[in-house]
Amino acid sequence: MAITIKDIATALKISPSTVSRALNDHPNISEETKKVVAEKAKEMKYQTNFIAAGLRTKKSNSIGILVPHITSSFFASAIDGIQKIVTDQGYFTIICQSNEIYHNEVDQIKSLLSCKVEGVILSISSETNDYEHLETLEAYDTPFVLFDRVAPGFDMPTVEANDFTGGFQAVEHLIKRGRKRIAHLGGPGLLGISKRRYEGYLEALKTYAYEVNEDFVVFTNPDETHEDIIEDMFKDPKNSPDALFTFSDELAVEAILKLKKMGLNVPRDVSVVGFGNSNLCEIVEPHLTSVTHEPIEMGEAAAELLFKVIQKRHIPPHLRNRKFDSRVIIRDSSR
Amino acid sequence: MAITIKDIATALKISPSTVSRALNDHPNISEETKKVVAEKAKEMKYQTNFIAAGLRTKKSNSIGILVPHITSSFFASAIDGIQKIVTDQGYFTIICQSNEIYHNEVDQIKSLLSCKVEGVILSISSETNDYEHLETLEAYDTPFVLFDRVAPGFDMPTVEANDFTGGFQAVEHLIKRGRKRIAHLGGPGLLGISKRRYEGYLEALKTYAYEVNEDFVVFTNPDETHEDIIEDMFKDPKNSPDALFTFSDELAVEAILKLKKMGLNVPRDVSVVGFGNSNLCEIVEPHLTSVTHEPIEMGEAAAELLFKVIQKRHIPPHLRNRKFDSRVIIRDSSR
DNA sequence: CTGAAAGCGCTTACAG
DNA sequence: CTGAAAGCGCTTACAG
Repeated sequence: MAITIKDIATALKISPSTVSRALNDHPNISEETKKVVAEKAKEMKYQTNFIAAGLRTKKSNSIGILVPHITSSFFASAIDGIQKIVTDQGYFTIICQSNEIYHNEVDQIKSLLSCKVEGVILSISSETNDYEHLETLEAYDTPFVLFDRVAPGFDMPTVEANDFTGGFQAVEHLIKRGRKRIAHLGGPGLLGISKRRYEGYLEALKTYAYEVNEDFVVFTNPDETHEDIIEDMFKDPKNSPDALFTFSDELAVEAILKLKKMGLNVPRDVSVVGFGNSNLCEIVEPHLTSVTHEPIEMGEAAAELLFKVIQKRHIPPHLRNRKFDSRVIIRDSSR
Repeated sequence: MAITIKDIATALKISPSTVSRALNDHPNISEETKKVVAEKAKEMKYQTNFIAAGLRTKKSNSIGILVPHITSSFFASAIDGIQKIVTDQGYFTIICQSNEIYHNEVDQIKSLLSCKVEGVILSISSETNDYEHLETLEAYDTPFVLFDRVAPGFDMPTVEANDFTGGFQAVEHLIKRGRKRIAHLGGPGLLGISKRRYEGYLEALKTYAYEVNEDFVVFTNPDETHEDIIEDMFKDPKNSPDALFTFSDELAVEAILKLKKMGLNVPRDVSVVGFGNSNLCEIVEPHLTSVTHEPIEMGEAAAELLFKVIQKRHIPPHLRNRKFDSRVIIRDSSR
């Protein structure tokens, strides 16, 4: 059996209350008692039972993280950033994945609620189109922050990238390099981030008075390969694009590999710009130009924001909905 | 305030005991009562408080995972595999990272213990050389499974790769391709997996009566770049290796990029074989030959094994220390 | 089939 | 400065 406060109390012939207070460094306890208790606790290898303490104080010291998948390098790094802040605050994290499936997302929110987490950082799945689980969180007074993939049209704390300007900058870069026929391989159509990156693309074309060619835009689904789409888009040498802006680095890499297989030269025939500036950029050849997307900083910001909400601190409006600006990191794929 | 069993009880004018039993589908409760309670619970949006239930039943329904870092693709996928099994069992996971730092590892074990997890899946850091934290786990009767990076010389449940044969096969493959001067870029020297992959390398050389050249073996540290080491190893065209077996795909990719920068052709001048068979293999060019290392299957196996230990089921010896065999996936980097 | 009571391991208002 | 008592939200042996 594990050692409890009561065991220490009997061993020391004092009351459990005193042991508890001594362990928690309560001001009313004599230094002498604190010392004795601390020593005995160490000797008996006492470990606080957080579960019991949490039940009593109604503070679980835990926060939940719900992401589409932990294996994505963006989310893995984001979790890293979140954990840095959370651990500093003496909290621990319960990490769940939706695997891009809406009903998993709903279920996981329920179990996080049952675990009585004090807050949740949530990135919605690419299937999510209904947001009543967010209302459930609100109904249970559980603070949460939407992360990267936010829900549209709700007034909730958010941390996201400035996807619109990211898309704009990517395409502007291609335009300035003299590209004329710029295509876009988009993300899952339901996701706001896909829409905004696409809108950035459109806005750049508009700004530079480029024509929009509908055949040059395709939205994709996660967990699929897209060889056919790319083949289709580039099969006709006369009318095919001379540049491609993709929703993610993963898509850009797929595109580069496929284009090379088709005998096209990147960047001579086709310039490619990805999104994420992940470790893949310097592995694929040519090295991939990409829009920055800072997972660690964004994760830290989300955790900091969440703690502010939990502690009911005042949050100035510009910190309640944070947007991280991007820039284009130019590499060989668009030189 | 959250709804409790007591709230349902008063609303229904029955006792909390009955509500609890009805919710848990206790055999002694009438179907009628169960139905009424279930409806009321739903109507009131009742969510079981796992914390309280766990305190009472001494079952937290949680297991801890402690890995060096979640951002490594191997560990991220392993966690994916673990979670699949754990979620099926109605458990949740608390995931911690040591960041390859020993004292973090010790601290995290302590907080997992304080969270009263029912078991732990642990992969030790590359600094870990002292195993008393494992004895702490044992002292607290907390079952655990060592995963991939196991502690040497302890009789504990483990799930690991057959690193020795993996190293052997990689080098045998290079020998059979006619390579004569095979180098090894090893992992962190303290890790058993580094040693065993190296021993597999040595054994293959021995089996084929190759001479061992000490200059051709270097052990590396994580979180560093290794350009200098590679430069050093390959700077002298006459005496440098014509093949390289690396501890990981990440190292292999670094090596390939550096070798190309040095004007060497892979695989003509130098064949390269990695370890991990990760997604990088088909991104780098030439595509990387690599030894398989199945994170998802290994993660699932570790979780299944852990539950057997938790449930005190009989575990046949061959399942208590599982080794996953590897094979070499041949790609262009060694053709 | 249902209820009253005890208790999981803590914390804390109250009393001294 | 310390202790006895109550209670967080559950579950379950005991009684009926």
